[in-house]
Amino acid sequence: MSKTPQAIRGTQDIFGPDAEAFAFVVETFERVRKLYRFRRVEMPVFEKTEVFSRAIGETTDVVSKEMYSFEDRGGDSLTLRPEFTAGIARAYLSNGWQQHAPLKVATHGPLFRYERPQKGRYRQFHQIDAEIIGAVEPQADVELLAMADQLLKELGIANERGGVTLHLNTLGDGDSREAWRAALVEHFRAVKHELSEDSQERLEKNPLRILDSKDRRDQRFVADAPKIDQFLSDDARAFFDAVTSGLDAAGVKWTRAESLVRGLDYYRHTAFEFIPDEGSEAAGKLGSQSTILGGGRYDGLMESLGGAPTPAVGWAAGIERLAMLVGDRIEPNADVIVVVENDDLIDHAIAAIAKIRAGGHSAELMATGSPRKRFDKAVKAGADKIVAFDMRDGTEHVRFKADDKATASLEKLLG
RNA sequence: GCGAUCGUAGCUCAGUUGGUUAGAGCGCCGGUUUGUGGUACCGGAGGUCGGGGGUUCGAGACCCCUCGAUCGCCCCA
Repeated sequence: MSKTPQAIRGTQDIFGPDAEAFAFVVETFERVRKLYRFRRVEMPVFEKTEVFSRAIGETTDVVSKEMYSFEDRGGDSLTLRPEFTAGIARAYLSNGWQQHAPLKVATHGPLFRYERPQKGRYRQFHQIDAEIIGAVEPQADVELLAMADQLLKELGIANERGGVTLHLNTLGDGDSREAWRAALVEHFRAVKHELSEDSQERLEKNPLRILDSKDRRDQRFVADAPKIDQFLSDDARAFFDAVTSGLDAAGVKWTRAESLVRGLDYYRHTAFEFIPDEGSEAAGKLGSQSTILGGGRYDGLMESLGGAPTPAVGWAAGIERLAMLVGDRIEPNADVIVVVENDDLIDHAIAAIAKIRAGGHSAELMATGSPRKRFDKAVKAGADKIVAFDMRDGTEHVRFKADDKATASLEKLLG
């Protein structure tokens, strides 16, 4: 044990039904993203550290204590991407993708965050991601959310009766958000010493987060805390109303979550999370990592990277979490298994399986172990069709286990 | 980063208050049986009991450290 290397903490080797579930999530995402005409993009896995620190915010937990940062041989500080949005924004600016605005893009791949591993939480994890860049209209938010909603339905995680619900909030525009934030600080500062230790710290760094604290001591003061609605400008309110009426028109069910905030600094206006319903099977499977898809509008992000003000909205979802919810997917059986019951006929079998595969059928060769047990192994493996090569009375004997029609077509294929 | 539980063959687990050569089922390999079939029986390989140190005449069982997993907190997807 001490001699063989172990996998890095928080990384995983995915195999079998888990790998099938993972692939199912990605394939479904690819299909749905095309339905909504999102274009595929690929991003580097690492960027200059400043891409993330400037975009996400120095004080956020992600930047301040969860990034895999290192100096390369040229002395530059680089970071393994902890999320997609910052890198996509950087690509948008450095490649002049403004010419394609409004631009709908989608991607998926590994992300890295130095966190304590837990169920549904890994140090290398994978997300699917969708963004609409350069669209000020609330219709962009609606389209993006409609895609998320359809994806979850096609994965079988959500259905018409529920299972997963869209929790929706608005953080208002920059000014609304700042005014709300100031009011919250004032509200909570008055009772600072009655708050949890965590929240006393959050008061200075990230007061919005106090709102979704799970600590009872905090929740007493959350109920009568100032609401964002009191600080919303007319424009911000009109924007949110347009989003909600658009969602209703699109048939996307949602619920208002006044205390939903997001952890990253760049969010404005729409913020949302898809969360399994309380007590549902999905909620049980996920444990405390309950958000399966989250995102929002980030109209301020491009400026933080030195670009022109550019409205944008996007979401990401954890593939591992989605895979847990779709359940084990069985690996498909081979269409045909070719059994070699006499080793003298191995080349005949190889010739046959080559023809079968060239004909577009998946096929497995069963030619190891005790010859007498190979047929049983093929039956056990669960193939629809079996072709067995054996010697009978000194001559080659080919047997088919399949219905008449399949046998006929196999015989034709093998000539 | 904090707290709790756990870690025995490829997999699922058993191993009594610490006491002789560490077990079972499944899987794998081989043999016999059956012979249009997922049968039955027999045999075999495979473990320095996550790793390191300690207590003891003696440790898989107790103590310490370490690594990892799981469950909360935190954070987030």
